[in-house]
Amino acid sequence: MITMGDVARLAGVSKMTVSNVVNNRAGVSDQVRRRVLEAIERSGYRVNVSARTLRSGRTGVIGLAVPEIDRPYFGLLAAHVIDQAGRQGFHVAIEQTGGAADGEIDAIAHSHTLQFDGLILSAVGLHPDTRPPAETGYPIVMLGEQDFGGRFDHVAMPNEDGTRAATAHLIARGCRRIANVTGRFSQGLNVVTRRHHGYLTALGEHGLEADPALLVNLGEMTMAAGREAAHRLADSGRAFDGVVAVTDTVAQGVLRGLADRGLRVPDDVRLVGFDDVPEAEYMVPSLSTVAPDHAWMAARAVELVVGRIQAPLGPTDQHVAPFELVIRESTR
Amino acid sequence: MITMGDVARLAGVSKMTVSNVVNNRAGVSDQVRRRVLEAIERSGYRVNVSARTLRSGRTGVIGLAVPEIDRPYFGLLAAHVIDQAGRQGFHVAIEQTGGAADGEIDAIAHSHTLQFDGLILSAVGLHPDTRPPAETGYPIVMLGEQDFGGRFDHVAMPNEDGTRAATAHLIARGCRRIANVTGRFSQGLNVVTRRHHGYLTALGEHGLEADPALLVNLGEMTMAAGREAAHRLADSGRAFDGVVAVTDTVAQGVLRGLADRGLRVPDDVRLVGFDDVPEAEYMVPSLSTVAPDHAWMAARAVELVVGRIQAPLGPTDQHVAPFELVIRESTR
DNA sequence: TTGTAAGCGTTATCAA
DNA sequence: TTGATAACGCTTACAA
Repeated sequence: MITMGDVARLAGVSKMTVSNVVNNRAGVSDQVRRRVLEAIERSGYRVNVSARTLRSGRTGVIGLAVPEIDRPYFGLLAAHVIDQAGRQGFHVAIEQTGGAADGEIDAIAHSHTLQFDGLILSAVGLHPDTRPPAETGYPIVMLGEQDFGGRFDHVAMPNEDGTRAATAHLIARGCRRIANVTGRFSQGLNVVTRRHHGYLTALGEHGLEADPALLVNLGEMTMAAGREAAHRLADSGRAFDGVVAVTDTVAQGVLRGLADRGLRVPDDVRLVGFDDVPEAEYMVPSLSTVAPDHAWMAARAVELVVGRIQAPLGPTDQHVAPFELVIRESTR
Repeated sequence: MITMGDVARLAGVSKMTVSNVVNNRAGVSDQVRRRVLEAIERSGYRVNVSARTLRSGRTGVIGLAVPEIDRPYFGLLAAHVIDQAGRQGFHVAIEQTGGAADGEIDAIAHSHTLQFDGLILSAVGLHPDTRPPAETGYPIVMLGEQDFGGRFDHVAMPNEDGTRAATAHLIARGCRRIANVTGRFSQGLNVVTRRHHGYLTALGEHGLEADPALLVNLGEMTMAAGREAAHRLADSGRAFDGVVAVTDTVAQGVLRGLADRGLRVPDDVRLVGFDDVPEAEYMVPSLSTVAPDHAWMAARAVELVVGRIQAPLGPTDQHVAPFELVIRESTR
């Protein structure tokens, strides 16, 4: 392994000068800088990140904890976060939490071990009252879903407004018996309750009553669960002409489940999702959905962690992503 | 920050004994071990990975370089790799290469900086003649696609056999004019040429001729490109009753493109993909596809890197993943 | 503008 | 079975 000492000897300077060149610090004459750069080139030297980290206390790595990286939405998110972090000179290590509170707490504890400089946590299972482990020593930014009442920096989804707009759109299209396929209600405000609330608000604003028979609470927010929800709705005998799904992934399952029962979208039932995953545009029929600005969210989250890494203190920041309602075939 | 020294003082032993306990090394009396563990618990001590790495030369991190983490197939792959690596006590850092040779070479060079213990590279753009940078100093395992003629450890897809089976299945279903929607042919053996070859082999084995008008070479293997391919086929006026798509992602685009032109699957055209991404089962109609054993591949790849990390030398290993042909609605 | 010295937290080595 | 000592490669603080 080639060290700074080797380069220093080769260039005929001290280790410190090499360090200054490597880190682009001022106060090195052009001539010496050139000589050092040449020695680096010639020797194929690369800094030893561990040594730098040990000494400086910074790793240059941001952790990103997501439930499962193979769900389209989190893949999308990760891609954006990796891009944005790269722009700021950080690398990203991904943790899979499994969406359980356990895994998410592990991620917080683990990042300690891994010595991230900061953690972006896309929490879904964590209880809203959770407090950050007192001595984490690095900033945590919450991304997307769960709301922790201002105790963390937070980049939130437009959960309520988005679902409200989606529901209002179904109503404008003539739907009157609109189902809501969503997750399990747990205490506190979270993605599920907020989106459900947006649905209720829209119904209320248009003088419609929510029929409890048209509410499906899923244990998991997966395609498989969405499919079953559609089966349950179709088999219940209750009339329905619209479905508001809590996520695009669930919506894809619903779409499939409706097809299983011979219900046509949008002729018999109109369907709207949430997230605008890349697949939405390619489903048959293509899926209308709430499209939060994912790049914006990732940029904001990275900006927040990086900001905190540089200046840890100060009041927490709360952002809500802008969104657009994308209208496709499923609500034509 | 709490260090080993702190724990040592707390437990009334030396740093070295703490180190031995932390690393589960033999030769520590039960009594002392218990005392140290308790001190660790009480103080909330966590090892400093940078210091350990600096001293031991190992980072405990495996790099995974994929084109884009938001494509379903790579998300699936990453999830498996993260799982498997975790089982062996490694963490995974994901690099996005963008599928360009540049990015892939960057990933190799970068992992140097990042000090991975090893790299799993899912290369698609890299030229088959590429040699590993001579002084990488850590093992590289190729996963999935490109073939490098035995110069790297390699876990390959059943590209040729899988596509051959898929094509034979279409023929058995009565298809006679089968299109192949695939990527751009570049020199050497790669995922595209191998899969195309499997298609040709199956046609030949059943006495069918390949019609060049039914071959579509896509610049990108995306949903958007698949959709356009379907448009081109439908608009060409050439009859076709089956499509072999190079990946499920492309197949999803084809499915969408056929729907755009009012062609029904499987009634007018039968369609088969490759990969068995989670979405395949939920498409409308659900997609028949070649299902390589992804968990097996990830396990093998991790096993290979970890093996090389422990014993760097010896002849390279070549594996081909087992597969299954999953028959769904798109070829009923 | 450049160099020297010390030490970050861990583990390998060897001695007790 | 346990402990003292010396690195690992780098950067902070300060001296020249």
